[in-house]
Amino acid sequence: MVDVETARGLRKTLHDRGMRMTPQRQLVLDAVRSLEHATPEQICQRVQETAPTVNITTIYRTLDLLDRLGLVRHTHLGHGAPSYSVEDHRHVHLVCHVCGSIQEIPCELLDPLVGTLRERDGFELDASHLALSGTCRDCLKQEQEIE
Amino acid sequence: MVDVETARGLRKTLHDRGMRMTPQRQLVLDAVRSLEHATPEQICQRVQETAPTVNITTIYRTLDLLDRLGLVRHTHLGHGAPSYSVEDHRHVHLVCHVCGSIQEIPCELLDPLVGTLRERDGFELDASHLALSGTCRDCLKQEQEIE
DNA sequence: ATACATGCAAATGCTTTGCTGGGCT
DNA sequence: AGCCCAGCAAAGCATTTGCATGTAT
Repeated sequence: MVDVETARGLRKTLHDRGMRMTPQRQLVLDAVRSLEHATPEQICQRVQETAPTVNITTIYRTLDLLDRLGLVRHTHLGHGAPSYSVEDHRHVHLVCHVCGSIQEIPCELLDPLVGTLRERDGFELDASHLALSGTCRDCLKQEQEIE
Repeated sequence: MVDVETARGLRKTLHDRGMRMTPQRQLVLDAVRSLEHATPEQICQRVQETAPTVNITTIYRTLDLLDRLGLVRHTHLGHGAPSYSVEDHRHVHLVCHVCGSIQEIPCELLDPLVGTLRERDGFELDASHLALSGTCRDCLKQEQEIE
């Protein structure tokens, strides 16, 4: 599934900065789009289904590039590798630091905070792939039982 | 600087779970307390000033333990190693995903969100060591200049 | 005696770097 | 020509695991 709009946008953005659109970059972006929350490793596998010779180094370099351009975002959910998604897949994760469980909530809940930070600090919070750490309902219950 | 209160509390908590209080654990907790935002590596160095034979493996295992007990928290600021602090050192980080810069803001700004999540999801958000990702003022300006 | 803790070395996982050659502009 | 880009191999850093030893209950 190739998103023509994004592809054009990317091509232009790259060109404006003296960079080039390449098949590899297209494939990485497509992979991130279709996978949602994929690690670099998983993205590499997907890309290699189409172009088996693409190296994981290229995946890393491209993800880094796309991230800086704002086309994809990465989030550190649990411990291991970060998780990449396209910018318009919007939601917030609640990560429990006790059991590691993850639940998603709508990112509209952060709208007030986004406004506050924009005014206060000139900081444009990216609420689309946030990982919020805390204690989930179940672990809270367990803690109380031990006390 | 040994915090006697925390030390006693830790001893009891550990004992309740069939674990033991050891010099190593005490030293790690003290190091995290005094350093604020230290990587496991830095914590290890501090601990080794007192007890040179303590292995970094023990640092990792102890940090993991203290984290699960809620006595310390770790945050993934930029890319590298996570940063550990004691639970009561409260503030929120704004991490710019473009340039990597980090600024701190008071965590009271998150109080409304904490309340929302508590009611909505039974999730106890730990606002004390949050890393919020977005674009900082300077990088926003640069983006606009390119367009 | 048993279960928990630590040290050490090796393994693992994830990511970056240096270098080379190929392709655009 | 000069710059951008991808592939490959190697290095790098952070963290985990296995195992033997030590220590408290």
